[in-house]
Order: sequence, then C-alpha cells, then structure tokens
Amino acid sequence: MPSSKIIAPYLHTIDAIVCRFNRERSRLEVLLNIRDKEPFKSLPALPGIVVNGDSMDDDLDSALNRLFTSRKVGLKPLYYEQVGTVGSKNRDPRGWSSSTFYLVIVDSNCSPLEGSYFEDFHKCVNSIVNLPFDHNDLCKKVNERLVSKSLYSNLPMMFLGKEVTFTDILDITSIVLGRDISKGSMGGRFKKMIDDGYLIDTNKVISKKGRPGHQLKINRTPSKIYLFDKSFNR
Amino acid sequence: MPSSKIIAPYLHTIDAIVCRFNRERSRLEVLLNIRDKEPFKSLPALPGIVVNGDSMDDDLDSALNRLFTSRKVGLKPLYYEQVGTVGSKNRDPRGWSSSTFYLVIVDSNCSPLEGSYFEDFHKCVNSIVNLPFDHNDLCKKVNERLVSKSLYSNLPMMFLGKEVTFTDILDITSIVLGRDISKGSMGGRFKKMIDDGYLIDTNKVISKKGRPGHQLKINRTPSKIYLFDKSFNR
DNA sequence: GCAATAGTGTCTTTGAGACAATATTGC
DNA sequence: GCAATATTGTCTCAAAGACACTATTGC
Repeated sequence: MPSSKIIAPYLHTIDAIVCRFNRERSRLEVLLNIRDKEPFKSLPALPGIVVNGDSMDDDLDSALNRLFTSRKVGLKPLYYEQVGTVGSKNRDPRGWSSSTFYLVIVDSNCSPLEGSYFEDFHKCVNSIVNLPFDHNDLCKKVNERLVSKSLYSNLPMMFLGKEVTFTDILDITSIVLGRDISKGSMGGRFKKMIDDGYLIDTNKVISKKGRPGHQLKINRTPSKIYLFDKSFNR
Repeated sequence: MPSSKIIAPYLHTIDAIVCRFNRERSRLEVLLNIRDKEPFKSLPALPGIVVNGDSMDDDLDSALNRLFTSRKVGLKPLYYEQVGTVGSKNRDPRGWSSSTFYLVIVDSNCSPLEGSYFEDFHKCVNSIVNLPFDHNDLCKKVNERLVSKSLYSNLPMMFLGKEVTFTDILDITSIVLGRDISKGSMGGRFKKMIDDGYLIDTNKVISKKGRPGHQLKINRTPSKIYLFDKSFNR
C-alpha cells in the first residue's frame, strides 16, 4: 500500500494533559492553551501538536518532546506516560483525526507561558468547564488512569518535589483518589518505601503549623513508579 | 493547519495481537498472517490494516472491527483492549508510520483462515520466532499488559469458554503468569466471584481424568473484567 | 488396590483500615 | 494551657500462599 494512495485528509496529533498539584488551593490543575488557529480559535484547549505534518520527528517520544519544549507547554515534565489513542471522523471538524494522549505531571511551582493557564482539573474531567474537540473526554480518560494506578502505586508522589513530608504524600494521595486515606494505611506503604531505599528520611524537621514533621527525600534514581501488591479500596 | 499541508507519506495502522489458549499444548498462541504484499511479502506477521487509507471508518473501533471481519483475521473476539501506540520513522520501510495495537483474545477452538496460522506466543514475545517490522516488540508490550493485569483481575478467564472448571481457571492463570498459582490463592478469588454472581456453580460434574470437577458457568453479562483488590506476587 | 485429579481445612504473613494515645510545635 | 499537627501503637479483617488431608473417579 504505497503512500501515494493516501488521499483522504488525515491528522494524527499528540495531546498532553499536563497536570500539577496546587498546594494553596488543594486541587489538581491542568494546563490549557488559548488556541491561536482555527478551529476553535481563541478558545482554551489542551496543548497538542500534529505528528504527520511538516515536522519530521524520529518517533512519538521525540514528537512529545517537541511539544514539551514548544511555547504551548514550555515546561519540564516530572513524569509522563501514554494513556491511549482515540480516532474518529467527527472529533475534529477538519476531518478524520487521531489523537495519542499522555498524562504529564509538572512541578507545583511552575509558571505557565504566555497564552497558557492552569484550570481546575476535575472541572475539566466532569465537563463543568467545557473544552473543544473531545478534550473533556481525554481528561476523563486520563483521570481514570491516574486514579486506578494510584490505588496500587506511588504515582501521586510524582506531583511532589524531591523534598517531601509524610503529610504531603497523604494529602496528594487523598486529592488524587478523591477520598480520605488513613494515616495507618499510608504508613505501611511509607515504611516499605523507606526500607527499599526509595524514600530517605533526612532526620531534618520542617515546621509549618503544629508539630513539625520529618523531611523526606525521594530517591528517584532506582526506579520510577513504585508498585504495591495491594490496592487501596475503591 | 489545513490538511493540504500534509505532504509527507504517513501510515497509521491498527495491529491486532490475536491470542488463544491451546489446551492440548498448554500454551498461548498468536495469530500470524502470511503477507501478500510488500514489504516483507510472504513472511508471517501480525494482522493489521491501514486507518488513513481508502477505507473510511467511523472511528478506531469500527476500523478494528473491519480488521476482525477481514480475511486477515476472520475471528470473533471474546475480549479486546487497546494496549498502546508506537510511531517512528524507522519501524516501516515505507516511511513514517504509527501503529495502534490491541490485545485480542479468541476462542481456543477457533480455526484460522487460509494464509493464517497460530504460533507459540511466548516465542514471539521473546524473539525466538522473528517477526518483521517491530512486531516482536508489540508482542512483548502486549504480554507485559497481559501479565500485569492478570495479577489483579480475572483477565486469564477471557481465554476460556462459558463452561469452565476450577482447574481450567487455575491452568490458564498459571500459563499466563508463567508460574504456579496455588489452589488456596485461587480459591479465595474463586469464592469471591461466586459470591458476586460472576461465576455460577451449575452443580453438574464433568469428568476428564481422576475425580470429576464441578461445571461452572461464567456470567459475563454483569461486567467484563473482574478486579481483585490484591495482586498475586510477582 | 492405586494413580490421578478435585476439593477442603489449617496456619502464617502481609497489608489495609479504624482508632486511640502520645509528642511537639506556635500562640 | 490549648489548638493544631505529627507520630506511634494496637486491634481487626481480608487475602495470598504454603501445605496437609480427604474425596471421588478410572484403571
């Protein structure tokens, strides 16, 4: 099937669901971009790029990197993973298109570039904030992955910097899962990560309010995601 | 970015890793297809179709269905799920291409069409049987998904028909995970599925060798994949 | 009887989860 | 002292996993 037979207009894009943890407001946020081209010009949407356009990337990962370094994102990811690919004749008014979309996590303190801002992630997931294309759907699918994987891994910790406290981990896990996690449950996982050298207790203390907590360091070098063998309940 | 700007040759394919459980040989098998076109003409490869070609599908799912009903597969899936999408300039000699690939499970007793046959799946996963393109890689990624998901779900049961015995479940789970599963461990999950109405004990007995076992019926209507809250050990 | 397979029971260990009790800060 | 937060400990329960023991068939 030589490429000359490809006559129908077709777009393959990469879309990034770039999330961060807003500590002040205790919520997850997703990066939106004011579109400067049609369709949906001047509306906020998920940042994305075309894969089968003029730019010749080596592979999907380098295309993703092109998106990260572009002015649509311009942020360095702490973590990312591919979530899925959707494609249909209707999702883009320009014609048949596919989107391979990624969960991307960036630092809490990052600053969005001109033309971008962070929106309440769960409002996008639940279509309280309406996004063009099927971008609400993509947020929903990414959130499903985020929640299901957070039940049995330390994925929520990817939202935190290198220096964390036990409470930080408890907070972000509760926010991601949308329910309270008891200190006891989290404590077991916590201990395991310390034992396996994934978390290091610096024995320094950090004071916010009340009794100060231990300062912990995430040792990201040995592995990426830490998998537990038992899930939190749903 | 109008579609007229798309000048580079580009292929987006869907590839199916169609697996079945061969009871006689106690192994998983994957469907291979003798290619009747270049590149790699007359070599066996994973069945796949082009999405951005002449055929206009409604969406990826209907494209997948077109593949299922084509003479490359021609089998009715018991279960399928999207595993991922890869793309690079090198994976297909024709040029830049992406592949969205699926884990597909079919019945043990199905017969492959003319030009197709079933090969030992783990030989493809471990590159003991060499496949064109990056098809060995795709098998490997699918197997990783299959194994990791089988640790905490009843995914292995998708390889079985509606009428099963406890031993069938034990066997297919062991084969998928590549290690022995104790009757005790499996028994707990088994009981839970009975309690939740997912498995029904018909109280009929079926005799193979030795003491006959109870005939069980899988009640597929309520849900698809049954998730357990604790994993088998790795 | 014996081999083969099915099914049950007992014990250990791990980890979630609830909850109580104590410790250390700022005010 | 007191409010707020951190940390530790105790108990229960669910499920994996190891292993022993019994049950029911065909030969």
